[in-house]
Amino acid sequence: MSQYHFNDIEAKWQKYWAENQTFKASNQSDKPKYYVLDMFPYPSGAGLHVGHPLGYIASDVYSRYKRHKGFNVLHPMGYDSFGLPAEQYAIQTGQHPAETTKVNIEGGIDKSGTKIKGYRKQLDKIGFSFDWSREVRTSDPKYYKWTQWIFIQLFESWYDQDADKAKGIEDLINIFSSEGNTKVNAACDDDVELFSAEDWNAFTSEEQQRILLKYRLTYLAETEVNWCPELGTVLANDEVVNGVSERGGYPVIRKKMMQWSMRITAYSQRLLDGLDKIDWPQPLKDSQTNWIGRSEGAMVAFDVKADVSSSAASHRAGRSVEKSHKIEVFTTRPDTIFGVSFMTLAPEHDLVAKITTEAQKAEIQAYVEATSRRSERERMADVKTISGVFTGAYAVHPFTGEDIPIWIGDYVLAGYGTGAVMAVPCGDQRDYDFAKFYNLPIPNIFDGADISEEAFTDKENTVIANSDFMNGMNHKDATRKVIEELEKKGAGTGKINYRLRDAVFSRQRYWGEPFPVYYRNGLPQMIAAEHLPLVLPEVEKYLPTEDGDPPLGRADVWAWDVEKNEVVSNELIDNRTVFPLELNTMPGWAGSSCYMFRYMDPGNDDEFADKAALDYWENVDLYIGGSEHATGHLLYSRFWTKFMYDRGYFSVDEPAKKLINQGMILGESAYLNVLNPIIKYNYLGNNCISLFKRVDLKRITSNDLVNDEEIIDLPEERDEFISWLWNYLEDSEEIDYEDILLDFKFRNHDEFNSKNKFFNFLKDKLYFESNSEKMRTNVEYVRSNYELDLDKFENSSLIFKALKRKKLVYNNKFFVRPEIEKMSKSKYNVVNPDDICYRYGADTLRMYEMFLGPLEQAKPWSTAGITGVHSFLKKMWKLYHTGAEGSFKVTDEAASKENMKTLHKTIKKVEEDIENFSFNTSVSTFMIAVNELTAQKCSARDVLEPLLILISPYAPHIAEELWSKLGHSESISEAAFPVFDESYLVESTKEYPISFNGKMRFKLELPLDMSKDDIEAAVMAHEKTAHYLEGRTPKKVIVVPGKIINIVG
RNA sequence: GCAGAAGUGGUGGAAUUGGUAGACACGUUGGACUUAAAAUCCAAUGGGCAGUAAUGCCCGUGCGGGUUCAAGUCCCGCCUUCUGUACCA
Repeated sequence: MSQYHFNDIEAKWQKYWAENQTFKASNQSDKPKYYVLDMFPYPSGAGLHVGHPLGYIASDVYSRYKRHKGFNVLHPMGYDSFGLPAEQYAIQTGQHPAETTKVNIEGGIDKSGTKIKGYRKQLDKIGFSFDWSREVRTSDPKYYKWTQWIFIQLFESWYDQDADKAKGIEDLINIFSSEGNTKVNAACDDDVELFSAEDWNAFTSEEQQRILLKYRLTYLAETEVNWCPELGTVLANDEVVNGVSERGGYPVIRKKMMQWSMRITAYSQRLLDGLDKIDWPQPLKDSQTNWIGRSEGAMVAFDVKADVSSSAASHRAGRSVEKSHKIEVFTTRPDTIFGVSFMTLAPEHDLVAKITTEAQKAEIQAYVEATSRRSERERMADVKTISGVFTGAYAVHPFTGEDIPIWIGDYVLAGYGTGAVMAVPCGDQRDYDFAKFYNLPIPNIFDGADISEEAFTDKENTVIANSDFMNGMNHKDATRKVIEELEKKGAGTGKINYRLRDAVFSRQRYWGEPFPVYYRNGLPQMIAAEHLPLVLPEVEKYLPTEDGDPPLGRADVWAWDVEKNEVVSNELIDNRTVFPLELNTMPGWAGSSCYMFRYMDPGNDDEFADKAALDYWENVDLYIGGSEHATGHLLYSRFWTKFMYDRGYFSVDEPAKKLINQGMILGESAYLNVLNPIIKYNYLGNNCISLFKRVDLKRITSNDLVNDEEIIDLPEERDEFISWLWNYLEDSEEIDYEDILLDFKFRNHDEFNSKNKFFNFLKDKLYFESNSEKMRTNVEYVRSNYELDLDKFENSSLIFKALKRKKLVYNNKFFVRPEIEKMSKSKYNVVNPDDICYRYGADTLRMYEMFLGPLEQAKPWSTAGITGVHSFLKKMWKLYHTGAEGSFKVTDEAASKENMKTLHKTIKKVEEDIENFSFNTSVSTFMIAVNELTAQKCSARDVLEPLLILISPYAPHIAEELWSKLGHSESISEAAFPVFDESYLVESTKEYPISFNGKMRFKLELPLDMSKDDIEAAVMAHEKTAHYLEGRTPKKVIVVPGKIINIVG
């Protein structure tokens, strides 16, 4: 009797695959290539739960399918192992993050004594077809050597906007020395000044370096950053959510700091354009598009009117009062420029202090201060309150020459555009509201628009009026015309603005890539690539220094000797040959931005990857991962890939052709009712409340038994209580803290003379009142029918032990209430894949995760449902073991027509499903196939052999086992996918559904080659037709051959 | 507010081009086997009404309309939920 011993079978084949390196991909092959990638995980100590492998299983099914289809498949895995949790753990325990990381990946016992199974072992149990020979870890110096190398390439590059690509910095130096920078159209800082070739050549080397820093694709600059004091680090925009840190939820403030930045803005347009060429989910593309935030419009400069009374600031600066200021604004509606009736600056705008008149100074200052005190979060939350202050200054309208009052208001953001707007109240709702609130004029410059209630914002139906040269024009023409006029006057120009900001690249942390940078006279210098990696130094503590330097400031050996080309002790710093090294480290996304390319040649120590390997694998064909990386990893990765393409390292400019976001698997939390009974005392109509904490009455209740605010009766507890109270009163002399006790003590009732009387007296005056609260319990103590396993529950922890349970249940059974939530350790609802593998097997886990629902959809996990898939695999095992006493039996007899029909139906459906990533439906298809073949008592090799190949991507272990029982000595993984043959499905008859007025009434089997007329005749002749017509004559008979017949009448 | 996705039995979900709504599972109920339990197997299972029964009829894909011989699917207008994003000038 051969039974399905999945644990043995799975261990056997996992060992086989590892020993034979079955899934090792070669960089040379005659087969077409296919690259399937999962987003590599951060190896956390908590280990995997069943939600994590979902995407890995899907990509594994697809990889195995592609191998069967004859592709050379690259399917690697690694770890994004730099990160905050290891660092915070290091701060708490002193354990080096490298050790924590190693244990989390490879398993072991960590410093606190906790046994960690390790990511790798957990992954191996699920039977993935990863090529582990290509594993990468971002925190491995052999790997981050190349992250540092890419950083240097970015430093040594600038962006030529005319050629629309990144070029080497030496090109730029050549241009500067031969013709200056006047003709250079580069992505650079806003504050570059023009110089000629002579100027350039006359500059000192330091001055030249400072200028070049404004052009490099990664540059050092004082930037306003998101500073999180609690975490002691800056955060990228995408790491800040609603004004607090994404991780931990700590407040984030704006602060100016010297930081490395990445000039991602140079790639704004290409990052947008590239989206059209890649097959990524629309929501993800939309969020990248929004994040980049392209808007077309114009820059307009308004002169500030020189005022006689003038500003105090200018006086103090000793400048001439005539010196005029300009306010630059960005607008998407330059066509509405004649509707400008005021301007608004952000309170933080540089000009505010300079232009404010003496009279308005106090009010403006108060407002600016009030705004700066409000956190970013408050400002964002409060969008309805309108506030602002007049500066007293006026700007001059570039066309009409009219005076325009300049206000400040916090609805204008310092961080977007120029931090100033030209307010057109008739055409913008925010300007309109502001104008209404402060009684500013609202001139109407639209033909036929009603602006009595709200602004007219409809671009498409705009006809401009009261606007001089634009009168009668539509939005498009007027915009073109006004830009032309502005340019003529030198007052403005057309401009495309992006919301995307340059990405801050410095973090004040320990556990990240060190920058390959040292400082000479405060100017950053790159360490030559041949001396990389620059390895993280040892520090005593992983905290910032007392001076506020990052943790690397604690390293004693952290200086660069330019002669020896090695890291030396800080004591040797002389700023001649030994210089201080950079103290910041790189952010989390540094290591993940190009890792998909490093997999192509991960062992290469001489270059990032061999050119031939890069050319062969191109980029990822299928990338599977979570949508939470939309504006982080996936944007940065596209940026770096485009850069590497520009510089000739990569042959493609996108990291992944197709991307799928797998939906989250949600957990099913188990909630208990906890009843909190309070004993109350009713005497002479007064409710005296007494809460005796010494008597713990808290108890759990079965979910189906007690609801909120239930009043309960607990006679036994009540008696117990009275007895306790009696003893208490007897024993204690001094009772001065409980009113009710005083009441008893001094009343000296007859009832208090004996315990018996006391009992009778109190009995009907005491009652219980309760409130109930929800409490989560660990799903590990819950059976599949939602019944609580009381033994496990009570032995689990002290909190649970303290909850008494007697009498509040029927039949001593508790039921929990399930609730769907995100699966997480803190919610006690995690289900461990190891447990599932142990109980049901990896094949069951894999199939069940696919069976749960569409890959991209969020869906709840329910362990109860897994038995369906498990018994399917057992049934399949039986299908191959129909011999005597359940022995293996497959015959070489010819398969029946029925058998072949089932097989080919299954081939067709499964192939279509996999190609469409509809894995859930192919699992049902397998179930149907096995059910049918079992009913047909099929044991033909011609059917059962191809069936194994079909199912092998989903359930590879059982497939390998049965494949070897069929007599094969090679692994099933390379077996050719069965070819669908239509001829097996051709039918001669069809069971037509016969409908009357669209309602299906009965079925009729008719030959498929029957003509329409014959079909109609056959249907009309049928006895049931007459019955359903009830004597009526049909108006029309619709016959769709091969599909349906509908009789109307 | 804006953008995107989605609303189908007790539950997860099928129905890919408009053509038999509820595939495949879970759960539930009944039965077989068993000392018993587990496992396994068999049967029933959208709701309602009528009938001993075979069966028949009605209602059913968030709501209200529409197009069509035929609508879960297409069109118009709503409602709800989820996700992302937001004084973006």
